[in-house]
Amino acid sequence: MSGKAGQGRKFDLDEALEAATLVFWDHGYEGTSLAELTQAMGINPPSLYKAFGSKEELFFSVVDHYNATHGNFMAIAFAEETTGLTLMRRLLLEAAEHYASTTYPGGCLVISAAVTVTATNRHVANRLAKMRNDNINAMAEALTRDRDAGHIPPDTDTKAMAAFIGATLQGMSQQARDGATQDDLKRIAHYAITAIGA
Amino acid sequence: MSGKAGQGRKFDLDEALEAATLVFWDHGYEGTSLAELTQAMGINPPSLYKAFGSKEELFFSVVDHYNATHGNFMAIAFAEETTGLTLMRRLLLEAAEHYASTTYPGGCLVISAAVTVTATNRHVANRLAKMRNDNINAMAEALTRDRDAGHIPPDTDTKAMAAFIGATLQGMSQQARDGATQDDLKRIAHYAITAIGA
DNA sequence: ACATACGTGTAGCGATCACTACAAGAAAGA
DNA sequence: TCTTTCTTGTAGTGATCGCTACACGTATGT
Repeated sequence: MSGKAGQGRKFDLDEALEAATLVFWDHGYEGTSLAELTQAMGINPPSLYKAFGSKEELFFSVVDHYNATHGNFMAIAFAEETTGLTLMRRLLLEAAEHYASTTYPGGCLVISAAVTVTATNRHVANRLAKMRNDNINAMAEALTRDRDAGHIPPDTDTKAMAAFIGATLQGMSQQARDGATQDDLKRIAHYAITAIGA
Repeated sequence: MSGKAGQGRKFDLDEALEAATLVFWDHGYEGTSLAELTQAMGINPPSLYKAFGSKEELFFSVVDHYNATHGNFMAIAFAEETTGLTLMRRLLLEAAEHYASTTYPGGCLVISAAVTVTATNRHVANRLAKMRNDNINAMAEALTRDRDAGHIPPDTDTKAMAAFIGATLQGMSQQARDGATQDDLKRIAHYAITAIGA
């Protein structure tokens, strides 16, 4: 009663997920067709649907995969940095390297993959927007802990400061897609770092 | 030999262009279908193609219309402000008002309408990217004039400063689409203003 | 060896995409 | 009035969209 009968999957789930990630990262959610996905993943539509459910479910599996791999520098920084200011500094500088990497699509998948969408797919864009806002809120909380600990002035608007850093990161992502180099982004990052005294 | 025979156009070009602008602004280039456009414009496909050529040509007519109307606060600020720093300050504060206006779609059409696109429409995204980069270069030139006039330190990296303001504006545009209010954006703007000493 | 269970490839589903052929209708010139 | 010239609405074009029915093949369990 332990094992299951049947043919068993013929392709590697993680490899297929990574291939789909690169396509979605480059062309966005609606800009990527199933034909493109199946070709990049090396499988046919029925295999894709069997393994991932639908284009939308595959996309959010891709988002999870992205957050756990290419985008995990964010979560690692959140876990390792002990103060809000050093966290902001590290996020900005590491984003500059990742967003303008020459071996992967430019920018951040969560920031760019579903900015404008068809009316029927608005909920997909909304879900990514919530992830962006959640990230800003997490930055604000880290800065609030700094404030409570006396590391930054007690009248600091930590929500506004986090939104400012978030805006800078989002702008860096777009400029990476627009052709900016890692050096270009680092110079932007340093302006933001100086602005908040980090 | 002066006048021309024929029926003459039955709809107003500018009204149709404005209606198309609101749809493209909201859903982006590829997220907007011809059915949506014709319904919003109150005309049928043949009239649209007769007047504007194609979906792509209509879109760039819309971009021109946008720059001449909703987005003209940028060109006006460029023309009226006498120093680079006051120009940056004005762009940031006015963008905060425009991007989070409650009577129009959020953000800036040039920034958000074609971030990720199908492979066949990459040239559309590239054209908007060039407009964004041209805008940053124009900001850099204004700041370089400031530097040459001695208003800002002689070792100022004006290109980097302009890229930083451009990134802030682009981030503000996305956060407006993500639900930020005019107040939220103004607080972001003030961080950037303080950062460059404007 | 046999039966069972699963994934896979082929081939095509209805819906929607951007776009257009065509004829009817309406205004201007003679 | 009659002809010319232009725009308009109807109705569709081929192509592509996301998705799936179904038979085949291949593996496992007994």
